Amino acid sequence: MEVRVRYAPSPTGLQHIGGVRTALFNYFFARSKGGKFILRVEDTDRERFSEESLKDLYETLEWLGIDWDEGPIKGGAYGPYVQSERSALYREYADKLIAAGKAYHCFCTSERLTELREVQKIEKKNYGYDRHCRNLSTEDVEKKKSEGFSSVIRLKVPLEGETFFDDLLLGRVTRKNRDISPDPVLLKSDGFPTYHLANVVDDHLMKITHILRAQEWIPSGAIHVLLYKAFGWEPPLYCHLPMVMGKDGQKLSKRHGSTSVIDFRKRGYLPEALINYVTMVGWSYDDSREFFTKEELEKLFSLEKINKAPGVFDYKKLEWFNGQYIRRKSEAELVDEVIPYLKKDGIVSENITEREMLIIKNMMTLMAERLHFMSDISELSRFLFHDIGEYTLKDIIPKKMDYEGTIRVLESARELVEGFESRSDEENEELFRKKSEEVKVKLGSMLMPLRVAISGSKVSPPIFGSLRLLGSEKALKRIDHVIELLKEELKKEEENGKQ
RNA sequence: GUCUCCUUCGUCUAGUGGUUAGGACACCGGGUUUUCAUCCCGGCAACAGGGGUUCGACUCCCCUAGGAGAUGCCA
Repeated sequence: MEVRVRYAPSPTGLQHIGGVRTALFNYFFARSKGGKFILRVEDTDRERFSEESLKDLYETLEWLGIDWDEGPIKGGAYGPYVQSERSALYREYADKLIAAGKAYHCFCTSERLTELREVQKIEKKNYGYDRHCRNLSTEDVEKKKSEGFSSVIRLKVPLEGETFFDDLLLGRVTRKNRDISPDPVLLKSDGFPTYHLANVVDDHLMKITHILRAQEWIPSGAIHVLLYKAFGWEPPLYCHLPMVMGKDGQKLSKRHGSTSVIDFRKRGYLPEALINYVTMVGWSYDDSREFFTKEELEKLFSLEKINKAPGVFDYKKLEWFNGQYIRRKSEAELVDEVIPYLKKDGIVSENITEREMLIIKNMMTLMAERLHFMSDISELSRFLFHDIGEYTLKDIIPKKMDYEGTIRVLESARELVEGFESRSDEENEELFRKKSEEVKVKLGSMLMPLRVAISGSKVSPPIFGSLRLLGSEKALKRIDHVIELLKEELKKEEENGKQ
């Protein structure tokens, strides 16, 4: 039998790490089995639905390169794949349940329900609906309806017995029926179905064979099995995935840091790094291998290697993965990646000039190993494109040196910056070494003031490469400017000394 | 409160009765080096606790503890 799985997000917020992890597992499972991956939009919560979330869903999946075989936009034999377009269907199936005595109308107001819950909480009694309307007669229902009271449809959960499902990962999960949420709502008063009804009806109609979803759904599993039984259908196979947690062990959420994929994207994470890392929380291949391309995972993924225990999302490790993937890219690829960030941060012009392009192309070899995120590029390369705003004089002066010494060192270095480009890096290094010996300072003590003068910072890409990219003409101007500043400072100091 | 699930280094994990319990990130040291970074080498560090079963338990069973999730006209 062909494997058919689905990712069924609800467009009520931005796609987050947890959701994407579920999508990935489903996608990889389908691909590894030569089956179908279906996307279904569960937009039955009209209050929280947002167009932006829906857009984000599509963009995120596209960015990650997860394409669905059936689903919205694309279509398929079991559509529509957007639940709000299937409303009539759910009503029809809910009515069937009522006719069969497996569900009932409930007229309780949300005020009553809220009050009920509060009382239960205070009395520390078992929470849940008190089945107030469970035994309303047909006449009662008709009367209420004719009086204009709105109703919901609830599932009649059996009072006795137990319900179980055999989870592919967890084994048999059994619940006594009396422990199941008492009579969950299937059809809301606005006519839209709840998740329970919609997912069961759709999964059955769409011939879904396996349900891979997060473990937070385990408690609902029994409800769903009860629904399948009520309809006389065979439930699909379940596999409840371990949850993704924050550092404190709680369900990953915004307070742990960025959780929406779009945030990672903006920050300059590469999709391949995110895919690789996210898949590794909860799944492993063997005792050593941890780098996988999407294509490899499409072949290698297997349910057997999924871990049962929840996993903590480690931002540090993702960062490391990202650096690794950045360094695996070719210079040409990096150039393409980096340009949007440079434009966005105003480092280069919107219509990149020839000169800018030349620098970008030549700088990547210096930049690549210094990037953890693509967005790091702007701060790192700013000095190549723009003048330096302010110098921190303190940074220019090496340890154990004063203004005079630094000026002397810079003036010596300046001599070598002239004609710098016509010599090789090796030649230049040799010259700088000799020169520093002459001036009787360590090479580092000569290069640091030069570095600050040229880049404006104590931290920069290698100085020779930077000089070459910047051009000696500009470099000389910056050096002269710094020497000037130092001289002014020296003068002030002398005047203060005289007083 | 009740129910369900989970439990190997700080974190992600390998391990399926006999291993010096392996790897990766992080961290700490060292090396390369013109800063930073990269890279290389080394180190620290774990089977939650208690009972069984067994010649032998990280591995199987039970209990306890801890953690998490659910308990919505949200998914």
